[in-house]
Amino acid sequence: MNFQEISRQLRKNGHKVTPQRMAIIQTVLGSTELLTPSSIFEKVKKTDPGVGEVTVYRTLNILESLGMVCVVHTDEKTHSYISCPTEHHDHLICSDCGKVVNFTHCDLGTLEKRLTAESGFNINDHRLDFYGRCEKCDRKQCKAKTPAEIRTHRESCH
Amino acid sequence: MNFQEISRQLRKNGHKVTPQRMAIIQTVLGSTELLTPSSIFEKVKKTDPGVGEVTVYRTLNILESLGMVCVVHTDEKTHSYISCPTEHHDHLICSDCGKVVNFTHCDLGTLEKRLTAESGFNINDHRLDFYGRCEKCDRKQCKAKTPAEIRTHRESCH
DNA sequence: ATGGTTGCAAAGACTTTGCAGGAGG
DNA sequence: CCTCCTGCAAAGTCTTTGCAACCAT
Repeated sequence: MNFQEISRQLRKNGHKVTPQRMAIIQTVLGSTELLTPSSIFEKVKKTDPGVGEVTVYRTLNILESLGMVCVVHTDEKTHSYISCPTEHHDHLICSDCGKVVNFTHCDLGTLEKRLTAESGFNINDHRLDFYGRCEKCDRKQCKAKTPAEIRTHRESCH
Repeated sequence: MNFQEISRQLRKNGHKVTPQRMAIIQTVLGSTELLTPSSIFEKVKKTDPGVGEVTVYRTLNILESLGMVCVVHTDEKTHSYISCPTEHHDHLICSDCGKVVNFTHCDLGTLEKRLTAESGFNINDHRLDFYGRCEKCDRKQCKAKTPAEIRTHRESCH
């Protein structure tokens, strides 16, 4: 999604186009890794030092309401965000570096039917996240285990 | 899991068996619904008014470390917990009343192989949550939509 | 012009920690 | 008895909100 499209999306929904907002949005949408509000703040600060952390939070809430990012659940305490395609998709998450690969065609129809029959639930959505190591990290055989270690490792990766 | 087994589990891992702990644990393990720390606190307070909220948090952390509960991710800000069987399983979550049904045999082997081949990831875990309405709530056609409404509805259900 | 935005500071929500008294093994 | 546990209060995190100045439209 380019500058033009983003601006249009924002205006269409009654949001103004400001430099801070665009800096944040382009950082988020241009990343293929899991991002936390504070990591986004750090990245944006490098190129646009005038942007405040509060604005990051506010912009993320807008992006979420527009469906332009997903919240990805991790074991950490902060929200993690990843830019997302508009159609349904699920995630493949690298537990070492935080890289996220989206995939479609999860093909859960059969399972969903079975569960509907067994449980009586009226299922309307799901969330499927695979965890593992991406090719690069798998080669490195990184041993980081705790959230703090993963965070440290993640910082040293990028 | 009964009183005996729980006590044994605790002692085996160097934790003492106290009335507060047991009250909390039996509340959590005896529930088939999503529970938040504060909802657990409210439940426990009815039968054991002497139990403090801090102890609920501390006990939940122990239960999590022993693998006796899972953290379930919802759109709310608080952690939600559900007692969990020891083997691998996934969840079916009612977005109205918070009821959780565990299921096994998710049968994602084929999908996992495909993704491994396509992405190069070394996958070692996944989390699959289905969302929908359970039979009972589906009949009620509850219209609650926001987290606050769902919370209110959930309280009125039980 | 004017209504949404921004950054700051402060408040809010949830969770963890320090401590002194108390209970389990 | 010694160690772990509890409840209280306080501190810590992360996130949201109030406000006056500011900027996009």
